[in-house]
Parts: sequence; C-alpha cells; structure tokens
Amino acid sequence: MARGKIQIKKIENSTNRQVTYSKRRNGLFKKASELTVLCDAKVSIIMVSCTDKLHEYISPSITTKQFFDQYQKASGIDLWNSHYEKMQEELRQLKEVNRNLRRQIRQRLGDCLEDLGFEEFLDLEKESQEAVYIIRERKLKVIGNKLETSKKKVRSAQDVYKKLMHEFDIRGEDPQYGMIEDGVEYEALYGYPPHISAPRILTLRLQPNHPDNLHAAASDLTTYALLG
Amino acid sequence: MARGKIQIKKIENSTNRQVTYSKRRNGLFKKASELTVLCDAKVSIIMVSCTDKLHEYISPSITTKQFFDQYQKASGIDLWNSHYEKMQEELRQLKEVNRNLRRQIRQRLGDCLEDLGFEEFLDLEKESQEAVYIIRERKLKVIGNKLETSKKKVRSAQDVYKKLMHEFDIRGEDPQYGMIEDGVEYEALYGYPPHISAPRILTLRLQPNHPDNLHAAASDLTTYALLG
DNA sequence: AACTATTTATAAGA
DNA sequence: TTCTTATAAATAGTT
Repeated sequence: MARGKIQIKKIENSTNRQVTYSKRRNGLFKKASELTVLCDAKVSIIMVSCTDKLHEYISPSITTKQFFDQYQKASGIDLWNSHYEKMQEELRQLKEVNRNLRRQIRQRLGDCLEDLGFEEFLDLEKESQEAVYIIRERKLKVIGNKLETSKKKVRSAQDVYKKLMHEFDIRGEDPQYGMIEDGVEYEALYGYPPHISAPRILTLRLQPNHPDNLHAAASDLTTYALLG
Repeated sequence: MARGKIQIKKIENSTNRQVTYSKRRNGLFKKASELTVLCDAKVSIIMVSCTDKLHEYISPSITTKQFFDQYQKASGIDLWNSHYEKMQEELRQLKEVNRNLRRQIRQRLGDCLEDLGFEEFLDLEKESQEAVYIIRERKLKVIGNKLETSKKKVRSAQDVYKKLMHEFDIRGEDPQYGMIEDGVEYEALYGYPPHISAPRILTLRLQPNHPDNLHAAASDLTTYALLG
C-alpha cells in the first residue's frame, strides 16, 4: 500500500512474506488496541504464522480463557463445555458407584454391618455362607486336579527311572563299564540337590510329603519322600 | 485519521462509538484476511462489543475449535486441556478400579474364581469364612438385643396387667360392681382377637412363641403364648 | 450508507 | 531487524 500497490495473494518470496507478516501483524494489533480503547470493546487476536509461530493480542482486563468462555456464551457454539460437564457427571456417578461397591465389600468382610437392615443382613449371611461353600468346593476340585497332575508326573518319572535301570542292567552285564557305586549319574539326571542322596533302591514308591498341607500341594512336584 | 486526528480514548458519544466500532471492525477483518492470504497465516479474531455483541473473523480452512487447540499447543498456555485430560485419566482409573471392585465382589460370591491364583484363592476362602463368623456373631448379638427389648416390653406389659388386676380386686370388694364373668373387658383392654380367649389365670408366665425362628424373633412383640 | 479530506499503514529500498 | 518515504488504504467527520 505504498510505493506501489500489491495483489492480495500469497507472497512467494519467503523473506518478504516474513517481513510483511511482521509489519502487518503489528498493524493489526495496533488497530485492535485502538478499537479496544475507542469503543470499549474486547478483542482477541490469535495468529499462527506459516512457520507455526504463534502471536496473540488480547484486550487488557480479560484473559484468553475468559474470552473463550464469553465467546461460547455469546455464540452458542459449544467448544467443549457440554462434553466437560458430561464428564464431570460421569465422574460423579462413577465415584458414587465406587463408594457403594467398597461398602459392599466391607460388609462382605464383616465391616459396617450396622448400615444394613436386618433382612439385608440375613441375606448377606446367607450369601456369604453360600459363597464359602462354593469356594471350598472349588478348592477341593483344584486340589484334586493338582494331585492328579502330580500323580501323572510321578508315574512318568517312574517310567524314566525304570528305563534307566534297564539300561543300567544292560551296561552292568558289560564288564567294560564296571559297577556304578553311588548313583551320581542319577543325581545329575534327576536334579537332586547334593545333600539329598539319590535313590539306591530298586523298588520305588512315591508319596507326597505333606498330603494335608495345601500350600505344599499347590506347588509343583518338587519334594517327594522316597519310601523304600 | 481523516478529517482530523482523534485521540485514542473511549468515544463518549454512544452513536459515534457504535459507528466507529463497525467501521474499524470491518477494517480489522479486512486486514486479517489480507494477512491470511499474503502470508499464508492463520488468524482468529473474536470481538465483543460494549453491548456484548460478538463478531468473529477466522481464516478459512480452520475451525475455531482447531484454532483453540493449535493455540494451546503452540502457546503452552493451558486453557482447559490438561484439566480435561486429567479428568479423562481420572475417569479411566475410576472405571478400572470399579471393574476390579466388581470382580472382587463376584469372587466373594463364588464367581470368577478361576481368575485367582491358588494363594489368593486360599486367602479368599479364609477371609470369607472369617466374614461369615463375624456376620453370624453380629447376628446373634442383634437378635440378643431384640430379645432383650422384647423381654422389657413383656415385663412392662406384666406390670400393667398386675396394676389392673389390683384395681380389679379393689373394685371386686365393692358389691356395687359385681363379678365380671368372662374377661371381656380384658380382651378389649389387651386387644386380643375375638377367637382367642383372654387369660383367666392369676399367675402369668410369658414365653416367645418360636424361639428358633429368627424372623419371628426379629419382629416386635406381637404374638406370645400365654402359659398357665 | 456515501463522500472525502486527512491520517495512518505499509511496500520497497536502504 | 529497523528506518525511510512514497504511496495506498483506512477512516473521522460530514452529508
């Protein structure tokens, strides 16, 4: 607008464009501030340059946040507020549900029972007792399964042992090998710790160490007493 | 800026102010659109007049929402987004907690037990059994309290009865009243239904009807057998 | 809303 | 970036 008219189209020369951007930006901001004062208006200008730099003008005595709020109020355009309120409501409801669930659990643990009516209380007792039955039943089933698995492992171990004994017998017939004295080879094969002597016996019966101890039964087959 | 320089201060004449606002607003928007084209920039102008009317300029190919988002990203100024994200995170966590609580309750009801490790499973059994003990203990206490209350009511009823009997005896000594033959007056006094005859006896023992029935024990004193 | 004298903004060059 | 300056554009006051 000076020293020659220009076409309103993108300035191709990058430096020129940058300079013009800077100058006109200042001009725009100046006009905005004048308008703010002259007409007692509120103005927000936000600019993002083609190099993604951001510049802002905002009338004094107002924040950008307030501006956005006012914008929404005046325009009726909902940027995020209803979504936000929906979330808050959802949050509130979830917290309420959470509180109730926690109370239920506490009651099922025998706490806060005074909150219950007598009928509810009796229902709770019934439910709890039934749950204990179900849990106990399942426990027995799980333990049964574990025992079954253990038995299979034991049988498989027995088979391996028998095969080895068989091979041992064959080698024993060959004087070239001589007799093996202390079963070291079996220890290595079966992974017995050094302080537990490997079986020397020929006939072999295996039994769980503590058939009554549930924890021991729960773990994998590891420690079984060898009974000759 | 024409036909005389003006001071940049609020225009007191309301009409003038209005006109200037309108003219300069157009000027600002025109400059903004030129800047948008010339420099390939993005501009958002939001104006609120002193009469709370809202006007907006926004570069084509962008929405105000996008602008706000970009503004926040570029400026690092937090209008609401982190708050929003915080809420979303909170929401997510609450839902997760909720899911777990529900699962816990289901497990305490004997459901979904397969999700538990064996150790957890045993703990659950122990907890559940303990809870049943606690609940049962409390039940006994509550029932005890109710019985106690009932006994007091009975005692109080006995007292009333004795007093009435005493008064009856006094009246009986006065031949003016004569003898009452079949206790109709007591039936009225105590509210016995017509088909149950009121007590004729002088010594009175009261006992709960069904000491084993919890529900009956739970209800207030209503039906007690009178044993001679 | 239109006019226009004048001020202001700014493009190009330094 | 800033300054200069010729010139385009904006606009205050008027109609």
